[in-house]
Amino acid sequence: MSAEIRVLLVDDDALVRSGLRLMLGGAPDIEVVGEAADGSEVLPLVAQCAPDVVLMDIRMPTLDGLAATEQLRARPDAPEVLVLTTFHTDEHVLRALRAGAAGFVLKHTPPPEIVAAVRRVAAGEPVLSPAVTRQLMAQVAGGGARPRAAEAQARLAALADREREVAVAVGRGRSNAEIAAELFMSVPTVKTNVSRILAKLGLNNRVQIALLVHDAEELG
Amino acid sequence: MSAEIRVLLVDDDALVRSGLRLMLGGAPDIEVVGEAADGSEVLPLVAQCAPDVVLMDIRMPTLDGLAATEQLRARPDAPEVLVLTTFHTDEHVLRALRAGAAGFVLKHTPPPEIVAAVRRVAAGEPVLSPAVTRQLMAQVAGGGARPRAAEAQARLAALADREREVAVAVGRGRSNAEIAAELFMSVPTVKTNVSRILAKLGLNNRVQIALLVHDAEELG
DNA sequence: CGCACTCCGCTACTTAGGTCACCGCCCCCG
DNA sequence: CGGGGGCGGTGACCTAAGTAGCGGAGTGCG
Repeated sequence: MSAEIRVLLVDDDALVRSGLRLMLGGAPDIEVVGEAADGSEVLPLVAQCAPDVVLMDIRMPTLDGLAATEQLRARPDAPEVLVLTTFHTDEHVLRALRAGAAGFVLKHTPPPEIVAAVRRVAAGEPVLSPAVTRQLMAQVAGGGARPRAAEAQARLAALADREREVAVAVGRGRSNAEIAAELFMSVPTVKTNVSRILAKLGLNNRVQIALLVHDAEELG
Repeated sequence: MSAEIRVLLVDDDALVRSGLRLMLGGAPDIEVVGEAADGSEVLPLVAQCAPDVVLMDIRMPTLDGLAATEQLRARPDAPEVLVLTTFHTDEHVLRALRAGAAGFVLKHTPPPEIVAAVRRVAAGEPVLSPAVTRQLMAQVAGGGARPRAAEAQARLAALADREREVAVAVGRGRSNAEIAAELFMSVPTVKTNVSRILAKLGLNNRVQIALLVHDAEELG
């Protein structure tokens, strides 16, 4: 934990880069080991400079920061990526996190906090600006999927073993004939099972079974 | 922004409460205006003390902190809730955020940060412990639903307007007759539409349409 | 033992789903 | 202007899905 934190700056604006360089230069434990003005330069530069943290802008000419992050994080022992940008649409945030960014900080954040963010990311901690945190919270809170999923699982639990197998197959979009083959029973038997499932769950047709199964499987 | 921050402590452990009281008492801008040992005491106490922030434990005897938060946040101009707990399963975190908690902080957090968290929550900022942030990030990033959803939407875009309407109805589990009624067309027409959809999307039966539509709708 | 019950399977029948062939419409392009 | 080509609609036809009813195997219980 005593070595310096090696940082690579990626931003198409030279002014922003020099500003960051200044801001980070003030910290004795941080060293800026390189700069890139476009996402396409990132991969080679990372190989060359071996940074611990990449400070990544999103909006850049040929290859944007999100794509660059995706490429970067796809390879083994990649450095941590701290996205630093002005834009934070849901799209951007989600893609960044999905790509494996360790943090997402807005540019208008006061300098000392940006420095702190770099340190935290280097230490393996996640860092999000409050506005981004709020988005994330809204995202998971809003996605009312969970209660549905839980309830769906509960309802499916009421089925007999064989019935559940059939239900799952229906949920995969299989026809009765396919299910019969898969589960080694006759087509008529599949039908009876489907009927029983419908009755037990109070549904009208196999599509509703499929949707229910699908819900139940959402995030197991 | 100059008034004191009025805080209500909710924790079944008297020791924890006195610890928090001590910790928050040190801050000149914070005043502890009440304590509760169980979720069931929260609502009346809030009415009485009018706190700005409720520091809420989860695990409590009769009514747990999550349920209490749900009740509390359901009413108008409720105070902000900062969940302060040792446990942070996905379940807990999600329920808390869904219930409208403004923050989720772990008890092993160093005291100064807890104090800071109270201030931020009072100011309307969200606050999450790093571990919780990480969970949230994993949640949204991991929910590999997105690529599927995006692709599903793309495929659905290939359909004509009327066809898409039918597809959506199929996705709701409707029968052809129901769809006909809803969309003011004859049953045969619904069927042709379904057929056309199947052909365009390369599917075999309506269940698969339903699943595709369902996927496409996942987090719009 | 005999009873009730649930699970699992089958047959025989009805209804909903899906395919085909065809039509009118509108718009765009040669 | 005249003919594709996508779109929206219909009816006849066939196959798959769903219903009703029955029987046997296993379980649990008085």
